[in-house]
Amino acid sequence: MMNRVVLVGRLTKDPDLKYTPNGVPVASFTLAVNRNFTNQQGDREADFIQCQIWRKPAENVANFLKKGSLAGVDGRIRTRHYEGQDGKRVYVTEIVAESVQFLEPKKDGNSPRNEESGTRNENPFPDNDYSGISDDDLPF
Amino acid sequence: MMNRVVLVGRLTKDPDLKYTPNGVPVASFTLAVNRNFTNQQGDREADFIQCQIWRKPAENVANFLKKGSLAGVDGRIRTRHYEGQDGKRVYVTEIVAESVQFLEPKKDGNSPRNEESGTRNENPFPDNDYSGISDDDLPF
Amino acid sequence: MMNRVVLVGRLTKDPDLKYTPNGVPVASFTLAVNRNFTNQQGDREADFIQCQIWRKPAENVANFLKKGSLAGVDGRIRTRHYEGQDGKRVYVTEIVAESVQFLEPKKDGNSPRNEESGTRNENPFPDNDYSGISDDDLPF
Amino acid sequence: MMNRVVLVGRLTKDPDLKYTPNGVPVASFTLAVNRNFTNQQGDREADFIQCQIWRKPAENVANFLKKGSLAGVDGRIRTRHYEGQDGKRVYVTEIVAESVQFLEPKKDGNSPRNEESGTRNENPFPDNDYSGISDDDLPF
DNA sequence: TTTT
DNA sequence: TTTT
Repeated sequence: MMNRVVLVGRLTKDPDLKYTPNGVPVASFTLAVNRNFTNQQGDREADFIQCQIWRKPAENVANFLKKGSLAGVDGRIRTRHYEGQDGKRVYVTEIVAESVQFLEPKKDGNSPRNEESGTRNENPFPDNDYSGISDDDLPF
Repeated sequence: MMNRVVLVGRLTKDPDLKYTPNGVPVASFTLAVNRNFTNQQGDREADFIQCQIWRKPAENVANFLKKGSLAGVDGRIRTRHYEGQDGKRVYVTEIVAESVQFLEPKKDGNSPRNEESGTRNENPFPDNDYSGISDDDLPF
Repeated sequence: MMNRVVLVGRLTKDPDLKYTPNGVPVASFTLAVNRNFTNQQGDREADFIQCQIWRKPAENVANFLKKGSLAGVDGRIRTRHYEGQDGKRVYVTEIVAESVQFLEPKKDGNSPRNEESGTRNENPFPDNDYSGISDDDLPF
Repeated sequence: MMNRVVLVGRLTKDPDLKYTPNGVPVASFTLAVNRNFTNQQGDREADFIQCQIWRKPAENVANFLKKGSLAGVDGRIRTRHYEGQDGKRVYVTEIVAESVQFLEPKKDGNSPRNEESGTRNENPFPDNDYSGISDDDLPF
Protein backbone atom coordinates (compact mmCIF):
# COMPACT_ATOMS: atom_id res chain seq x y z
CA MET A 1 0.00 0.00 0.00
CA MET A 2 1.28 3.44 -0.85
CA ASN A 3 0.13 6.86 0.24
CA ARG A 4 2.10 9.93 -0.73
CA VAL A 5 1.13 13.59 -1.11
CA VAL A 6 3.21 16.57 -2.19
CA LEU A 7 1.75 20.08 -2.05
CA VAL A 8 2.95 23.63 -2.52
CA GLY A 9 0.60 26.43 -1.51
CA ARG A 10 -0.06 29.26 0.91
CA LEU A 11 -1.33 29.18 4.48
CA THR A 12 -4.85 30.58 4.75
CA LYS A 13 -4.24 31.57 8.39
CA ASP A 14 -1.53 31.44 10.99
CA PRO A 15 -0.82 27.86 12.01
CA ASP A 16 -2.58 26.57 15.10
CA LEU A 17 -0.20 25.00 17.62
CA LYS A 18 -1.55 22.65 20.30
CA TYR A 19 -0.12 20.16 22.73
CA THR A 20 -1.48 16.77 23.63
CA PRO A 21 -1.84 15.85 27.31
CA ASN A 22 1.53 14.15 26.98
CA GLY A 23 3.06 17.35 25.71
CA VAL A 24 3.40 16.37 22.08
CA PRO A 25 3.13 19.41 19.80
CA VAL A 26 0.85 19.43 16.75
CA ALA A 27 0.56 22.29 14.30
CA SER A 28 -2.50 22.48 12.05
CA PHE A 29 -2.92 24.71 9.06
CA THR A 30 -4.79 24.92 5.78
CA LEU A 31 -2.94 25.23 2.50
CA ALA A 32 -4.59 27.06 -0.37
CA VAL A 33 -3.30 25.47 -3.55
CA ASN A 34 -4.27 27.40 -6.65
CA ARG A 35 -5.35 25.28 -9.55
CA ASN A 36 -3.45 25.51 -12.80
CA PHE A 37 -6.51 26.16 -14.90
CA THR A 38 -9.64 28.25 -14.77
CA ASN A 39 -13.22 27.10 -14.36
CA GLN A 40 -16.00 27.65 -16.85
CA GLN A 41 -16.51 31.17 -15.54
CA GLY A 42 -12.86 31.84 -16.24
CA ASP A 43 -11.95 32.07 -12.55
CA ARG A 44 -8.91 30.42 -11.12
CA GLU A 45 -9.98 28.44 -8.09
CA ALA A 46 -8.03 26.86 -5.29
CA ASP A 47 -8.14 23.73 -3.21
CA PHE A 48 -8.09 24.23 0.55
CA ILE A 49 -6.24 21.34 2.10
CA GLN A 50 -6.07 20.70 5.81
CA CYS A 51 -2.59 19.71 7.03
CA GLN A 52 -0.93 18.91 10.32
CA ILE A 53 2.56 18.19 11.51
CA TRP A 54 3.59 16.55 14.77
CA ARG A 55 6.40 16.83 17.30
CA LYS A 56 9.39 19.12 17.02
CA PRO A 57 8.80 20.40 13.50
CA ALA A 58 5.34 21.52 14.62
CA GLU A 59 6.98 24.24 16.66
CA ASN A 60 9.14 25.34 13.74
CA VAL A 61 6.04 25.62 11.58
CA ALA A 62 4.33 27.69 14.25
CA ASN A 63 7.39 29.94 14.55
CA PHE A 64 8.23 30.45 10.90
CA LEU A 65 5.01 30.27 8.95
CA LYS A 66 2.06 32.59 9.06
CA LYS A 67 -0.99 33.53 7.03
CA GLY A 68 0.06 33.85 3.40
CA SER A 69 3.37 32.00 3.71
CA LEU A 70 4.38 29.86 0.76
CA ALA A 71 5.04 26.32 2.00
CA GLY A 72 5.66 22.84 0.67
CA VAL A 73 4.25 19.73 2.33
CA ASP A 74 5.44 16.15 1.90
CA GLY A 75 3.21 13.68 3.70
CA ARG A 76 0.35 11.25 3.66
CA ILE A 77 -3.41 11.34 3.48
CA ARG A 78 -5.20 10.31 6.61
CA THR A 79 -8.92 9.82 7.05
CA ARG A 80 -10.93 9.69 10.26
CA HIS A 81 -14.42 10.40 11.50
CA TYR A 82 -16.10 11.62 14.64
CA GLU A 83 -19.62 12.05 15.94
CA GLY A 84 -20.98 15.48 15.01
CA GLN A 85 -23.16 17.46 17.44
CA ASP A 86 -26.24 16.20 15.61
CA GLY A 87 -25.15 12.60 16.11
CA LYS A 88 -24.11 12.22 12.51
CA ARG A 89 -20.70 11.02 11.49
CA VAL A 90 -18.44 13.70 10.18
CA TYR A 91 -15.70 12.50 7.85
CA VAL A 92 -12.34 14.24 7.83
CA THR A 93 -9.54 13.97 5.31
CA GLU A 94 -6.27 15.65 6.19
CA ILE A 95 -2.61 15.53 5.29
CA VAL A 96 -0.16 14.43 7.93
CA ALA A 97 3.07 16.13 6.89
CA GLU A 98 6.36 14.36 7.35
CA SER A 99 8.15 17.55 6.40
CA VAL A 100 7.18 21.12 5.73
CA GLN A 101 9.33 23.32 3.56
CA PHE A 102 9.55 27.08 4.04
CA LEU A 103 9.57 28.56 0.54
CA GLU A 104 9.09 32.17 1.51
CA PRO A 105 12.01 34.48 0.80
CA LYS A 106 13.55 35.96 3.92
CA LYS A 107 12.56 39.58 4.53
CA ASP A 108 16.02 40.86 5.30
CA GLY A 109 17.99 38.99 2.70
CA ASN A 110 16.88 38.48 -0.81
CA SER A 111 16.65 34.74 -1.04
CA PRO A 112 14.01 32.32 0.25
CA ARG A 113 14.55 30.93 3.71
CA ASN A 114 14.55 27.47 2.30
CA GLU A 115 14.54 25.98 5.72
CA GLU A 116 12.88 22.75 6.37
CA SER A 117 10.93 21.35 9.21
CA GLY A 118 11.11 17.60 9.02
CA THR A 119 10.09 14.63 11.04
CA ARG A 120 13.18 12.78 10.06
CA ASN A 121 16.13 12.95 12.38
CA GLU A 122 18.48 10.61 10.67
CA ASN A 123 20.30 10.75 7.36
CA PRO A 124 18.45 8.54 4.89
CA PHE A 125 21.43 8.65 2.55
CA PRO A 126 24.33 7.33 4.64
CA ASP A 127 27.01 8.18 2.09
CA ASN A 128 30.03 7.05 3.90
CA ASP A 129 28.58 3.65 4.47
CA TYR A 130 29.47 3.18 0.85
CA SER A 131 33.08 2.76 1.84
CA GLY A 132 32.97 -1.02 1.63
CA ILE A 133 31.34 -1.05 -1.76
CA SER A 134 33.60 -0.91 -4.77
CA ASP A 135 33.00 0.44 -8.23
CA ASP A 136 32.25 -3.07 -9.36
CA ASP A 137 29.00 -2.88 -7.48
CA LEU A 138 27.73 0.06 -9.43
CA PRO A 139 24.59 -0.76 -11.30
CA PHE A 140 25.98 0.46 -14.60
CA MET B 1 1.41 25.70 -6.63
CA MET B 2 1.77 21.94 -6.67
CA ASN B 3 -0.71 19.22 -5.87
CA ARG B 4 0.22 15.59 -6.40
CA VAL B 5 -1.07 12.36 -4.87
CA VAL B 6 0.02 8.77 -5.44
CA LEU B 7 -1.89 5.91 -3.83
CA VAL B 8 -1.90 2.14 -3.95
CA GLY B 9 -4.76 0.33 -2.23
CA ARG B 10 -7.86 -1.80 -2.70
CA LEU B 11 -11.36 -0.81 -3.78
CA THR B 12 -13.83 -1.06 -0.91
CA LYS B 13 -16.72 -1.62 -3.37
CA ASP B 14 -17.32 -1.89 -7.08
CA PRO B 15 -16.71 1.44 -8.79
CA ASP B 16 -19.74 3.64 -9.37
CA LEU B 17 -20.03 4.82 -12.96
CA LYS B 18 -22.19 7.83 -13.79
CA TYR B 19 -22.68 10.16 -16.72
CA THR B 20 -23.15 13.89 -16.63
CA PRO B 21 -26.01 15.42 -18.62
CA ASN B 22 -23.47 16.02 -21.38
CA GLY B 23 -22.58 12.36 -21.41
CA VAL B 24 -19.21 12.61 -19.72
CA PRO B 25 -18.42 9.45 -17.74
CA VAL B 26 -17.18 9.63 -14.14
CA ALA B 27 -16.20 6.64 -12.05
CA SER B 28 -16.08 7.01 -8.28
CA PHE B 29 -14.56 4.58 -5.86
CA THR B 30 -13.00 4.42 -2.42
CA LEU B 31 -9.48 3.09 -1.95
CA ALA B 32 -8.60 1.41 1.33
CA VAL B 33 -4.91 2.06 1.90
CA ASN B 34 -3.50 0.04 4.77
CA ARG B 35 -1.13 1.94 7.02
CA ASN B 36 2.38 0.66 7.42
CA PHE B 37 2.26 0.61 11.20
CA THR B 38 -0.10 -0.42 13.95
CA ASN B 39 -1.97 1.77 16.39
CA GLN B 40 -1.61 1.65 20.17
CA GLN B 41 -3.97 -1.30 20.31
CA GLY B 42 -1.70 -3.13 17.91
CA ASP B 43 -4.21 -3.01 15.08
CA ARG B 44 -3.27 -2.13 11.57
CA GLU B 45 -5.66 0.52 10.35
CA ALA B 46 -6.42 1.85 6.91
CA ASP B 47 -7.23 5.17 5.31
CA PHE B 48 -10.35 5.25 3.15
CA ILE B 49 -9.77 7.66 0.34
CA GLN B 50 -12.45 8.80 -2.06
CA CYS B 51 -11.31 8.88 -5.70
CA GLN B 52 -12.82 9.67 -9.05
CA ILE B 53 -11.73 9.53 -12.64
CA TRP B 54 -13.34 11.26 -15.60
CA ARG B 55 -13.95 10.57 -19.28
CA LYS B 56 -12.81 7.51 -21.18
CA PRO B 57 -10.68 5.91 -18.46
CA ALA B 58 -13.72 6.05 -16.17
CA GLU B 59 -15.27 3.30 -18.24
CA ASN B 60 -12.13 1.19 -18.11
CA VAL B 61 -12.11 1.50 -14.34
CA ALA B 62 -15.75 0.45 -14.23
CA ASN B 63 -15.03 -2.52 -16.50
CA PHE B 64 -11.83 -3.83 -14.97
CA LEU B 65 -11.90 -3.00 -11.28
CA LYS B 66 -14.22 -4.33 -8.63
CA LYS B 67 -14.48 -4.61 -4.87
CA GLY B 68 -11.12 -5.77 -3.55
CA SER B 69 -9.08 -4.96 -6.66
CA LEU B 70 -5.58 -3.67 -6.07
CA ALA B 71 -5.17 -0.35 -7.85
CA GLY B 72 -2.79 2.57 -8.09
CA VAL B 73 -3.95 6.16 -8.42
CA ASP B 74 -1.94 9.14 -9.65
CA GLY B 75 -3.83 12.40 -9.31
CA ARG B 76 -4.60 15.53 -7.37
CA ILE B 77 -6.47 16.52 -4.26
CA ARG B 78 -9.62 18.48 -4.81
CA THR B 79 -11.79 20.07 -2.17
CA ARG B 80 -15.35 21.27 -2.46
CA HIS B 81 -18.40 21.80 -0.28
CA TYR B 82 -22.14 21.60 -0.59
CA GLU B 83 -25.18 22.39 1.53
CA GLY B 84 -26.12 19.44 3.69
CA GLN B 85 -29.79 18.56 4.30
CA ASP B 86 -29.61 20.36 7.65
CA GLY B 87 -28.39 23.49 5.91
CA LYS B 88 -24.85 23.06 7.13
CA ARG B 89 -21.89 23.03 4.83
CA VAL B 90 -20.42 19.64 4.21
CA TYR B 91 -16.77 19.61 3.18
CA VAL B 92 -15.49 17.01 0.79
CA THR B 93 -11.93 16.07 -0.04
CA GLU B 94 -11.39 13.68 -2.90
CA ILE B 95 -8.70 12.59 -5.31
CA VAL B 96 -9.20 13.31 -8.98
CA ALA B 97 -7.17 10.61 -10.69
CA GLU B 98 -5.27 11.40 -13.86
CA SER B 99 -4.51 7.72 -14.24
CA VAL B 100 -5.52 4.51 -12.53
CA GLN B 101 -3.29 1.48 -12.63
CA PHE B 102 -4.65 -2.06 -12.52
CA LEU B 103 -2.28 -4.00 -10.27
CA GLU B 104 -4.36 -7.13 -9.91
CA PRO B 105 -2.93 -10.30 -11.49
CA LYS B 106 -5.04 -11.63 -14.32
CA LYS B 107 -7.12 -14.67 -13.33
CA ASP B 108 -6.29 -16.76 -16.35
CA GLY B 109 -2.64 -16.02 -16.68
CA ASN B 110 -0.31 -15.72 -13.77
CA SER B 111 0.86 -12.17 -14.06
CA PRO B 112 -0.81 -8.91 -13.07
CA ARG B 113 -2.87 -7.23 -15.77
CA ASN B 114 -0.77 -4.18 -15.45
CA GLU B 115 -3.04 -2.25 -17.64
CA GLU B 116 -3.50 1.39 -17.19
CA SER B 117 -6.38 3.72 -17.49
CA GLY B 118 -5.04 7.19 -18.06
CA THR B 119 -6.28 10.60 -18.89
CA ARG B 120 -3.33 11.28 -21.02
CA ASN B 121 -3.68 10.67 -24.71
CA GLU B 122 -0.37 11.91 -25.96
CA ASN B 123 3.18 10.72 -25.50
CA PRO B 124 4.87 12.95 -22.91
CA PHE B 125 8.26 11.54 -23.91
CA PRO B 126 8.54 12.30 -27.63
CA ASP B 127 11.69 10.29 -28.18
CA ASN B 128 12.12 10.77 -31.82
CA ASP B 129 11.95 14.49 -31.46
CA TYR B 130 15.43 14.10 -30.11
CA SER B 131 16.68 13.62 -33.62
CA GLY B 132 17.94 17.16 -33.99
CA ILE B 133 19.78 17.18 -30.70
CA SER B 134 23.33 15.91 -30.68
CA ASP B 135 25.39 14.38 -27.91
CA ASP B 136 26.85 17.78 -27.25
CA ASP B 137 23.56 18.82 -25.77
CA LEU B 138 23.60 16.16 -23.14
CA PRO B 139 23.61 17.63 -19.66
CA PHE B 140 26.68 15.64 -18.70
CA MET C 1 3.23 0.76 -13.47
CA MET C 2 3.67 4.13 -11.82
CA ASN C 3 6.36 6.76 -12.22
CA ARG C 4 6.01 10.10 -10.49
CA VAL C 5 8.55 12.69 -9.37
CA VAL C 6 8.05 15.98 -7.55
CA LEU C 7 10.98 18.33 -6.99
CA VAL C 8 11.58 21.82 -5.68
CA GLY C 9 15.03 23.34 -6.15
CA ARG C 10 17.07 25.99 -7.92
CA LEU C 11 18.35 26.12 -11.49
CA THR C 12 22.12 25.74 -11.63
CA LYS C 13 22.24 27.65 -14.93
CA ASP C 14 19.92 29.39 -17.35
CA PRO C 15 17.68 26.87 -19.09
CA ASP C 16 18.80 25.63 -22.49
CA LEU C 17 16.11 25.95 -25.14
CA LYS C 18 16.33 23.91 -28.34
CA TYR C 19 14.04 22.97 -31.20
CA THR C 20 13.72 19.63 -32.91
CA PRO C 21 13.79 19.50 -36.70
CA ASN C 22 10.01 19.54 -36.57
CA GLY C 23 10.07 22.72 -34.54
CA VAL C 24 9.12 21.25 -31.19
CA PRO C 25 10.68 23.22 -28.32
CA VAL C 26 12.53 21.49 -25.48
CA ALA C 27 13.98 23.27 -22.47
CA SER C 28 16.65 21.50 -20.42
CA PHE C 29 17.91 22.55 -17.02
CA THR C 30 19.48 21.14 -13.90
CA LEU C 31 17.79 21.55 -10.53
CA ALA C 32 19.95 21.71 -7.43
CA VAL C 33 17.88 20.24 -4.61
CA ASN C 34 19.47 20.75 -1.22
CA ARG C 35 19.27 17.79 1.10
CA ASN C 36 17.50 18.15 4.41
CA PHE C 37 20.40 16.82 6.42
CA THR C 38 24.14 17.19 6.64
CA ASN C 39 26.81 14.64 5.80
CA GLN C 40 29.38 13.31 8.23
CA GLN C 41 31.52 16.37 7.64
CA GLY C 42 28.59 18.51 8.67
CA ASP C 43 28.07 19.89 5.19
CA ARG C 44 24.71 20.19 3.56
CA GLU C 45 24.91 18.64 0.13
CA ALA C 46 22.62 18.81 -2.87
CA ASP C 47 21.37 16.55 -5.59
CA PHE C 48 21.75 17.84 -9.14
CA ILE C 49 18.87 16.58 -11.18
CA GLN C 50 18.62 16.93 -14.93
CA CYS C 51 15.16 17.98 -16.13
CA GLN C 52 13.49 18.79 -19.41
CA ILE C 53 10.14 20.07 -20.55
CA TRP C 54 8.66 19.87 -24.04
CA ARG C 55 6.44 21.96 -26.26
CA LYS C 56 4.85 25.27 -25.34
CA PRO C 57 5.79 25.32 -21.65
CA ALA C 58 9.43 24.91 -22.71
CA GLU C 59 9.37 28.45 -23.98
CA ASN C 60 7.83 29.76 -20.77
CA VAL C 61 10.55 28.07 -18.79
CA ALA C 62 13.18 29.64 -21.04
CA ASN C 63 11.56 33.04 -20.65
CA PHE C 64 10.86 33.09 -16.95
CA LEU C 65 13.49 30.97 -15.25
CA LYS C 66 17.20 31.63 -15.00
CA LYS C 67 20.20 30.55 -12.99
CA GLY C 68 19.24 30.52 -9.33
CA SER C 69 15.46 30.56 -9.85
CA LEU C 70 13.42 28.53 -7.42
CA ALA C 71 11.23 26.10 -9.34
CA GLY C 72 8.99 23.11 -8.80
CA VAL C 73 8.87 20.16 -11.18
CA ASP C 74 6.12 17.55 -11.48
CA GLY C 75 7.01 14.80 -13.91
CA ARG C 76 8.41 11.35 -14.57
CA ILE C 77 11.75 9.64 -14.57
CA ARG C 78 13.02 8.62 -17.97
CA THR C 79 16.10 6.55 -18.69
CA ARG C 80 17.96 6.20 -21.95
CA HIS C 81 21.47 5.45 -23.21
CA TYR C 82 23.67 6.43 -26.10
CA GLU C 83 27.05 5.45 -27.47
CA GLY C 84 29.80 7.51 -25.88
CA GLN C 85 32.77 8.75 -27.94
CA ASP C 86 34.81 5.81 -26.63
CA GLY C 87 32.17 3.42 -27.88
CA LYS C 88 30.89 2.70 -24.39
CA ARG C 89 27.27 3.02 -23.44
CA VAL C 90 26.47 6.10 -21.41
CA TYR C 91 23.37 5.82 -19.25
CA VAL C 92 21.23 8.87 -18.66
CA THR C 93 18.47 9.43 -16.12
CA GLU C 94 16.45 12.59 -16.42
CA ILE C 95 13.10 14.00 -15.37
CA VAL C 96 10.57 14.78 -18.05
CA ALA C 97 8.47 17.52 -16.49
CA GLU C 98 4.75 17.66 -17.13
CA SER C 99 4.61 21.01 -15.41
CA VAL C 100 7.12 23.47 -14.02
CA GLN C 101 6.14 25.87 -11.30
CA PHE C 102 7.72 29.30 -10.93
CA LEU C 103 8.21 29.82 -7.20
CA GLU C 104 10.39 32.90 -7.38
CA PRO C 105 8.85 36.09 -5.97
CA LYS C 106 8.29 38.76 -8.61
CA LYS C 107 10.86 41.54 -8.42
CA ASP C 108 8.40 44.39 -8.63
CA GLY C 109 5.62 43.07 -6.46
CA ASN C 110 6.13 41.30 -3.21
CA SER C 111 4.61 37.92 -3.87
CA PRO C 112 5.99 34.97 -5.83
CA ARG C 113 5.05 34.84 -9.49
CA ASN C 114 3.39 31.57 -8.91
CA GLU C 115 2.88 31.05 -12.53
CA GLU C 116 2.87 27.65 -13.98
CA SER C 117 4.07 26.18 -17.16
CA GLY C 118 2.17 22.98 -17.79
CA THR C 119 1.78 20.41 -20.46
CA ARG C 120 -1.88 20.13 -19.75
CA ASN C 121 -4.26 22.15 -21.86
CA GLU C 122 -7.57 20.93 -20.58
CA ASN C 123 -9.30 21.19 -17.24
CA PRO C 124 -8.79 17.88 -15.40
CA PHE C 125 -11.45 18.86 -12.86
CA PRO C 126 -14.55 19.55 -14.92
CA ASP C 127 -16.63 20.95 -12.06
CA ASN C 128 -19.79 21.74 -13.84
CA ASP C 129 -20.09 18.26 -15.17
CA TYR C 130 -21.20 17.47 -11.66
CA SER C 131 -24.61 18.90 -12.44
CA GLY C 132 -26.23 15.55 -12.99
CA ILE C 133 -24.92 13.99 -9.82
CA SER C 134 -26.92 14.41 -6.67
CA ASP C 135 -25.89 14.46 -3.06
CA ASP C 136 -26.88 10.85 -2.81
CA ASP C 137 -23.82 9.95 -4.80
CA LEU C 138 -21.44 11.40 -2.29
CA PRO C 139 -19.16 8.79 -0.85
CA PHE C 140 -19.89 9.83 2.72
CA MET D 1 13.68 21.93 -1.24
CA MET D 2 11.58 18.90 -2.05
CA ASN D 3 12.54 15.59 -3.58
CA ARG D 4 10.01 12.80 -3.81
CA VAL D 5 9.70 9.78 -6.09
CA VAL D 6 7.03 7.09 -6.26
CA LEU D 7 7.45 4.10 -8.56
CA VAL D 8 5.70 0.82 -9.27
CA GLY D 9 7.46 -1.68 -11.50
CA ARG D 10 9.18 -5.06 -11.70
CA LEU D 11 12.66 -6.10 -10.61
CA THR D 12 14.86 -6.87 -13.60
CA LYS D 13 17.01 -9.21 -11.47
CA ASP D 14 17.20 -10.54 -7.95
CA PRO D 15 18.14 -7.77 -5.52
CA ASP D 16 21.81 -7.45 -4.64
CA LEU D 17 22.40 -7.36 -0.87
CA LYS D 18 25.68 -6.00 0.50
CA TYR D 19 27.00 -4.89 3.85
CA THR D 20 29.16 -1.89 4.62
CA PRO D 21 32.27 -2.38 6.78
CA ASN D 22 30.13 -1.29 9.72
CA GLY D 23 27.63 -4.01 8.94
CA VAL D 24 24.91 -1.82 7.51
CA PRO D 25 22.87 -3.69 4.91
CA VAL D 26 22.08 -2.16 1.48
CA ALA D 27 19.95 -3.80 -1.15
CA SER D 28 20.21 -2.60 -4.75
CA PHE D 29 17.88 -3.44 -7.56
CA THR D 30 16.62 -2.09 -10.87
CA LEU D 31 12.93 -1.46 -11.43
CA ALA D 32 11.55 -1.79 -14.95
CA VAL D 33 8.64 0.63 -15.17
CA ASN D 34 6.63 0.21 -18.33
CA ARG D 35 5.52 3.41 -19.97
CA ASN D 36 1.83 4.10 -20.43
CA PHE D 37 2.13 4.80 -24.12
CA THR D 38 3.85 3.39 -27.16
CA ASN D 39 6.65 4.92 -29.19
CA GLN D 40 6.47 5.79 -32.86
CA GLN D 41 7.18 2.19 -33.80
CA GLY D 42 4.21 1.17 -31.70
CA ASP D 43 6.31 -0.53 -29.06
CA ARG D 44 5.73 -0.08 -25.38
CA GLU D 45 9.02 0.81 -23.76
CA ALA D 46 10.16 0.86 -20.16
CA ASP D 47 12.34 2.96 -17.93
CA PHE D 48 14.99 1.09 -15.98
CA ILE D 49 15.45 2.81 -12.67
CA GLN D 50 18.22 1.97 -10.23
CA CYS D 51 17.05 1.81 -6.60
CA GLN D 52 18.55 1.04 -3.24
CA ILE D 53 17.31 0.64 0.31
CA TRP D 54 19.38 0.73 3.48
CA ARG D 55 19.36 -0.96 6.88
CA LYS D 56 16.82 -3.45 8.10
CA PRO D 57 14.36 -3.24 5.22
CA ALA D 58 17.24 -4.06 2.85
CA GLU D 59 17.18 -7.59 4.20
CA ASN D 60 13.43 -7.88 3.75
CA VAL D 61 13.78 -6.80 0.17
CA ALA D 62 16.51 -9.38 -0.39
CA ASN D 63 14.34 -12.07 1.21
CA PHE D 64 11.00 -11.33 -0.40
CA LEU D 65 11.68 -9.86 -3.80
CA LYS D 66 13.25 -11.52 -6.80
CA LYS D 67 13.54 -11.07 -10.56
CA GLY D 68 10.14 -10.18 -11.94
CA SER D 69 8.54 -9.21 -8.61
CA LEU D 70 6.09 -6.32 -8.71
CA ALA D 71 7.20 -3.69 -6.20
CA GLY D 72 6.44 -0.12 -5.18
CA VAL D 73 9.14 2.34 -4.14
CA ASP D 74 8.69 5.56 -2.17
CA GLY D 75 11.91 7.53 -1.89
CA ARG D 76 14.15 10.28 -3.15
CA ILE D 77 16.44 10.93 -6.07
CA ARG D 78 20.10 11.02 -5.26
CA THR D 79 22.92 11.95 -7.61
CA ARG D 80 26.61 11.23 -7.26
CA HIS D 81 29.66 10.73 -9.43
CA TYR D 82 32.85 8.71 -9.36
CA GLU D 83 36.02 8.44 -11.39
CA GLY D 84 35.59 5.94 -14.20
CA GLN D 85 38.43 3.59 -15.19
CA ASP D 86 39.34 5.96 -18.00
CA GLY D 87 39.63 8.82 -15.54
CA LYS D 88 36.39 10.39 -16.66
CA ARG D 89 33.62 11.27 -14.30
CA VAL D 90 30.70 8.92 -14.36
CA TYR D 91 27.41 10.41 -13.19
CA VAL D 92 24.92 8.25 -11.36
CA THR D 93 21.27 8.93 -10.57
CA GLU D 94 19.52 6.50 -8.28
CA ILE D 95 16.51 6.29 -6.02
CA VAL D 96 17.08 5.87 -2.32
CA ALA D 97 13.93 4.14 -1.13
CA GLU D 98 12.45 5.00 2.23
CA SER D 99 10.03 2.13 1.84
CA VAL D 100 9.52 -0.71 -0.59
CA GLN D 101 6.13 -2.28 -1.03
CA PHE D 102 5.66 -5.92 -2.01
CA LEU D 103 2.79 -5.97 -4.49
CA GLU D 104 3.19 -9.55 -5.66
CA PRO D 105 0.31 -11.88 -4.75
CA LYS D 106 1.29 -14.66 -2.35
CA LYS D 107 1.64 -18.03 -4.07
CA ASP D 108 -0.33 -19.99 -1.51
CA GLY D 109 -3.06 -17.52 -0.71
CA ASN D 110 -4.93 -15.54 -3.25
CA SER D 111 -4.19 -11.98 -2.24
CA PRO D 112 -1.02 -9.98 -2.66
CA ARG D 113 1.48 -10.13 0.17
CA ASN D 114 1.11 -6.46 0.63
CA GLU D 115 3.89 -6.41 3.10
CA GLU D 116 6.02 -3.42 3.42
CA SER D 117 9.63 -2.86 4.07
CA GLY D 118 10.04 0.59 5.49
CA THR D 119 12.72 2.72 6.94
CA ARG D 120 10.38 4.21 9.44
CA ASN D 121 10.20 2.59 12.85
CA GLU D 122 7.81 4.89 14.58
CA ASN D 123 4.16 5.68 14.03
CA PRO D 124 3.99 8.92 12.09
CA PHE D 125 0.29 9.25 12.85
CA PRO D 126 0.05 9.17 16.65
CA ASP D 127 -3.72 8.97 16.77
CA ASN D 128 -4.20 8.77 20.44
CA ASP D 129 -2.26 11.92 20.97
CA TYR D 130 -5.43 13.52 19.74
CA SER D 131 -6.99 12.94 23.14
CA GLY D 132 -6.46 16.50 24.28
CA ILE D 133 -7.92 18.05 21.18
CA SER D 134 -11.63 18.66 21.04
CA ASP D 135 -14.00 18.87 18.13
CA ASP D 136 -13.76 22.61 18.32
CA ASP D 137 -10.27 22.37 16.95
CA LEU D 138 -11.39 20.68 13.80
CA PRO D 139 -10.55 22.70 10.75
CA PHE D 140 -14.07 22.49 9.41
C1' DT E 1 29.76 21.65 -15.20
C1' DT E 2 26.49 22.96 -10.30
C1' DT E 3 21.88 26.58 -7.00
C1' DT E 4 20.64 29.92 -2.46
C1' DT F 1 22.94 -5.87 -18.22
C1' DT F 2 16.91 -5.31 -18.24
C1' DT F 3 10.78 -6.90 -15.94
C1' DT F 4 5.59 -8.99 -17.12
